[in-house]
Amino acid sequence: MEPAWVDTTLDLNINPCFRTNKAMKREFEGDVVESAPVKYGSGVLVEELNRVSAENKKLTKMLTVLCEQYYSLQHQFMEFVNKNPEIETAAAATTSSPKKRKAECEDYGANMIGFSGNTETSSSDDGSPKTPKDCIKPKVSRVQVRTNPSDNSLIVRDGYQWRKYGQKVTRDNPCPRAYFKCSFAPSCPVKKKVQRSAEDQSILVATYEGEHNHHEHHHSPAAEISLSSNNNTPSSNTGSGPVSSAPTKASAPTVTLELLQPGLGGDETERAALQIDAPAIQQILVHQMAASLSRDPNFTAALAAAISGRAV
DNA sequence: CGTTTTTGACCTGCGC
DNA sequence: GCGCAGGTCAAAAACG
Repeated sequence: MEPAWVDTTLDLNINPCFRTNKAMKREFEGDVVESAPVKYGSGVLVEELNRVSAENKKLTKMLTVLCEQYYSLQHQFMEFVNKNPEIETAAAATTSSPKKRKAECEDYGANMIGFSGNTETSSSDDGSPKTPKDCIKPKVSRVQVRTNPSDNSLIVRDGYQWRKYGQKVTRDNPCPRAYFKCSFAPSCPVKKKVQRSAEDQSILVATYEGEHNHHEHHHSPAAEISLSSNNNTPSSNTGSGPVSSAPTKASAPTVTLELLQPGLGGDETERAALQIDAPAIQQILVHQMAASLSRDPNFTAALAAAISGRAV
């Protein structure tokens, strides 16, 4: 028995990195109606539609702010790197063992590419010790997910369907690394590598390569990645969060997110903290916003009903 | 029976 | 050129 009222409120909790949006968030939360089951009525639905539209506008604003701040930070970082070119090489040196291979080059290069707004101009144009063209690869992002230590699976729920095609034990980590391809679209070039952190085996490190050429599908119990808000969970992972000790590249900015996995545990929503490289945030935001809207069939049905009701 | 996972073999690129 | 290590393939097994 489902309530007749369609809950169209979005559980976005967006606010990981911009603290200036408290007012906006308050306004946003103020709009959330404690819904009670009521009968459908065209007026109610129209009102609901208006409310959702307003919500959508606010979300757009929030996204715009986020993007502006992202580009601002990006700009600052690039300036900083340009002024201190040694940082670039130092960062690479601190994160790679003497015999790091192409993968590390990809990671670092991709982070830089991603951080420069996905422009194909490599991080260092001239006089780079490495040949930039060798490091230009599809967009790479890294996600760290804290999981139950007793859970041995190398599964990172991110809303997409993956097919495992290989597993390998790497030299610098006793835990095996699993290789996944996107199985939703055969032509989808995205690959994912998942490996437990050598230092903290409760942390899964997922490396995504490439971008999906299709929309997120909604069949699997996708994890709902939502950006943690400042006041949502008082003891959330800020500062001394569970993954703060996770190794991150010195020059690769990371933002702590929370991964909601409603399908796990069952009793209470498990919150697995994750760190995600900044270049992936924008894409994830867009995906999650769209997914949140389209995931609920009740919402789409009610929306269609409201529109048709208005048209008639 | 179709799909997914496992796993050993093979391929490829890099450092020496 | 050789060896090593990461990445991929593909047949068999497992699973629903």
